[in-house]
Amino acid sequence: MPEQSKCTMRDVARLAGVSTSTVSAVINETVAVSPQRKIRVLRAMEALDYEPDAIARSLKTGRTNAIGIIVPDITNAFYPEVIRAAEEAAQEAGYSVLLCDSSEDSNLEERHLSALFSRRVDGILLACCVNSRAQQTLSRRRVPAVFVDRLPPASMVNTVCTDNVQAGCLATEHLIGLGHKRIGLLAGHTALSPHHDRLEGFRKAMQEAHLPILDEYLMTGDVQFEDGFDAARRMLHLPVPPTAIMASNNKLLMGVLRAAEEQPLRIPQDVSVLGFDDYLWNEHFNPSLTAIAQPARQIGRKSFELLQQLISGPAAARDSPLHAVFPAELRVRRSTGAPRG
Amino acid sequence: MPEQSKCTMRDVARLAGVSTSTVSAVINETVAVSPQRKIRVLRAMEALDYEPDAIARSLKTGRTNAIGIIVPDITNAFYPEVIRAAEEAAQEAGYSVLLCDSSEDSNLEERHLSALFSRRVDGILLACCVNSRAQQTLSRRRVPAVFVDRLPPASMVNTVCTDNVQAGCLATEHLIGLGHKRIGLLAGHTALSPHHDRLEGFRKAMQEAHLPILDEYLMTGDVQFEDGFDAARRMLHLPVPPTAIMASNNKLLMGVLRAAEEQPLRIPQDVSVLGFDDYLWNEHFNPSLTAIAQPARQIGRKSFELLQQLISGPAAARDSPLHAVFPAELRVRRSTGAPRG
DNA sequence: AGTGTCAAGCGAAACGTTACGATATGGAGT
DNA sequence: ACTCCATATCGTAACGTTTCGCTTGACACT
Repeated sequence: MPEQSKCTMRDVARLAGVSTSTVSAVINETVAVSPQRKIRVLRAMEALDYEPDAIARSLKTGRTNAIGIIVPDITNAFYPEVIRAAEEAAQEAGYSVLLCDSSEDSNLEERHLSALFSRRVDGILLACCVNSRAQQTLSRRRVPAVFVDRLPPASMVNTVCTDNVQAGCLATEHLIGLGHKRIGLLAGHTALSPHHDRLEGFRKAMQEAHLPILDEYLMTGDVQFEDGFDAARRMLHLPVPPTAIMASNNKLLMGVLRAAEEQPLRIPQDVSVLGFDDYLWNEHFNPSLTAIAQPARQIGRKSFELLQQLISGPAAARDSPLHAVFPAELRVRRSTGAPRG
Repeated sequence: MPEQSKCTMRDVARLAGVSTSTVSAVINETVAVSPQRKIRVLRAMEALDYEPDAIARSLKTGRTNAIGIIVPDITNAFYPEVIRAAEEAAQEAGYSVLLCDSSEDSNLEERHLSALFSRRVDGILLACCVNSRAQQTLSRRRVPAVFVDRLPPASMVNTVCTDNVQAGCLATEHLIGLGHKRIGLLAGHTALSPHHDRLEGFRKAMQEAHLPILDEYLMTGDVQFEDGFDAARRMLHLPVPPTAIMASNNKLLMGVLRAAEEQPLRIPQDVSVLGFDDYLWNEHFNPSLTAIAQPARQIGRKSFELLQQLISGPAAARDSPLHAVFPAELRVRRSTGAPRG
C-alpha cells in the first residue's frame, strides 16, 4: 500500500538527498543529471508515489497543457465524434481537455470563454453558436483558437471544417443525376456557416444544371423536428410538389420522413429523401438513408493539430490564419431514387 | 479596446491605491471592505480588464473548482446526455469539466486518472470500462469520486445509475404481457453492471412468470453490430425460434433488425424487437422501436450533485457511500406486439 | 603550480494568489 | 484622559514548481 501521496518535490529531494532543482531536472530532463543521482531520485519518486503538481508547474511556466473545447450541443451526434478525435490527439500530446457546452446560447458561450481564460488554457477549439460574439472576444486576447465546423463570419481566424458548399453541390448533383428537377431543401439556420454553405452549394448545382430555384421549395430558419415536419408537409401538399427533399439537419430530416409517412408517400418511389450528417443508424432505417458524411474524426484531429501548431509555434506564425477544409462524402443508400414518370 | 489583460492583482492594487490583500478581499468577499475602497477596486479591475488567475488561486487554496469526467465512449449517445447535464450543473456551481474518453481501455483509463490527479481535480465522475482498475486506484487517493452508470464490482463506492434490474424486468414483463413465452436476449457484456443487471432482471421476470430460460435464447459477450446479427440469425433459425428478442445495446439491436430483415421476418408480426437505451430516432424507425429509456439527464445532474456534496461536505461524510438509483421507463412503440397464433 | 573549461549540483527568487497576524483608526464606555 | 473593541487595512509568508546564476570539483592544458 503506497503512500497517501500528499508529497511534494521537497519530500522526494530530501529522501534522495538532493536538492529540489535536481529532482526537477530529472523529471523534465532539462539539464544533465549523473546516472547514480538520477536513479536515487527515481527511486525516491517511486517510493513516495510522487506525482508532480500540474498546478504549481503551470503557475511557474505559464503553460497549462490544457485546451478548451466549446460546442453548441454535445447531444448532436456530430460533435462527440469531433471531440473524441480531438481529445485523443490532445491526450497523445499530453494535453487535457476542458469541455464546455454552450447550449446554443451566446451568453453562456461568453461565460465559458471567460472561465477558460481564467484557467489560462493554452488554446481553444470552438464551434460557435448562433449570434456568437466569440470572434471579437477571442481577438482581444492572445489565446490561440481554432474555429471548428461552425465558423464566424469574420475572416482572419483559423478554421477547420467540411467543404459544405461542395457537400451541398454533391447532394444536389446526385439528385439531379437521378433525374430530379424539383428539389426541396430544408436549409436550416443560414446564419450558421455549414447551413449557409450547403444552401450555396445547392444554388450552384441547380444553376449549373439550368434548373430554377423555387421559393416554395426552400425553407430556412428553425431546425427542430416540428419545423421539418411542417415545412415538408407544406411542400408535399403543393399542386406541383418537389420529387426530392434534402434536409440540412437530422431533426429536420426526421420531420420530412414523418410528413411523407403521413400522406402516405413511399420513399423513394414517391419522394426521395437525403440528409446531411451520416449516423450509424442511417444504414438501418427502412429504407436506409442516403446522406452526406462529414469526416468528423479527421476534423477533430486536425483541429487539435492546428491548435498545437499555434500554441508551440513562434508567435509570428499566428499572423496569417490557418485553414483546413475536408471534402464531404456522399453515401448513396435506398432513400433516393429516380423520380416517377 | 481594453487592455491586453496581462495584468495581475498587483496592477489592480496599484491603480486603486490599495494593497493586494484588499483586492483579494473584494474579489472573494471574505472580509469587509469599506464601500469607497471597494468601488475604487472594482473600477480598477474594470479598467484593466482584470481576470483572476485560477491557477494561482488553486495553488494557494488547494482547490481547483474542476472535476474530471471519464466515459468509456463519448460516441455512445447515452453519455453525451449524461455529460451535458453534469456539465450544466457543474457550470452553475462554478466548476469546470475535464473530459476524458477511455475508449473502453483500462490502461488509458488509468492514464487519464493519473492526469486528473496531477491536475488536482476536486472530484471525479467515472463510467468505468471493462476490466477497470479504477476502483482500486481511486481508493488509494483521497479524491472524491462517483461512479456513474457503469459500476465497479466493489461495493464501498458512491454510485448513480438506472435500476437496470428493474429495467430488465420491465422489458421482459412487457413482452410476457403481450403473450410471449419464448424470449431471446442479447445481454451484452455481463462484466458491465448495466448489462449484468438487465440479465438478472430478465431472469427474475421469467421466473416469476414460470417461464423457462433457454441457453439458445441467451447470448452474452460482444456488443458490436455483427455480433448481434450473428446471434439473432442463429436464434431465428432454431427449430423453435424465440417470438421476441431484446438487445441490451443499440448496435446489437441493429444486428437483430438486420437479421430479421434478411429472412425476411416482419416486425412485430413475426418477431417482436425491443432495445435498451432510447434515442431520438427510435421513434422514426419503421416500425418505431419499443425501448427502455434511461433518465440520462437526471443521472448526469445527480452525479454532479453527489460529487459536490462529497467535495464540500465534511470529510467524515465520505465514510458511508452515497447511492442514487433511478427507475427506467418503458416506451412502447410499434416494434413489439402479440406473438402469432 | 597555475589557469581555464566544463559538467553537475545547489540556493534562492520568482509565478499570482490567499490567509494570517499585526497595525492603524475611531468611537463608546469608564 | 484612559482603556477596550470592533473594524478596516496592510505586510508577508506561504502554496509547489521552474529557472537562473553561482559554486564546486575534476580534469586537461600550459
